[in-house]
Amino acid sequence: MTTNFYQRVYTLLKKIPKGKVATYGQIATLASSPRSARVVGWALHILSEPEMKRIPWQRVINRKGIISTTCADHPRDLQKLLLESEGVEVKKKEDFYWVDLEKYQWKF
DNA sequence: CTTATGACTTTCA
DNA sequence: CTGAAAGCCATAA
Repeated sequence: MTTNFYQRVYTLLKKIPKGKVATYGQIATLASSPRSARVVGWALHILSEPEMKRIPWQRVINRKGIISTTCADHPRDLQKLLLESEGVEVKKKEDFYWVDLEKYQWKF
């Protein structure tokens, strides 16, 4: 399948330990494509609702630890709540949410 | 097959 | 140091 990349991404997402977060580049690297961070983001973008319920998409954030979701269907507020419910501290800024990567980034 | 797009990242001015 | 621009990869049309 050519969509093997997406599947690989999803599989990796499910491997992220609870209470940890990962960056797009990190997932892309694990998926054997260190420069495919954007594709990783897209993989999450096309997730159907049932998929989103079983995949920890909320644990994926950008390199700065900021929730960079621009999609109205994927509220930053929801992501914040999901992360907090897992024990991840999400800090609030005026225009965005962010996580302390040094403390919560998934080390592998 | 060529062009366009995106929940990103890195580099250059 | 801060801001802007290009790069990169997979998928859709």
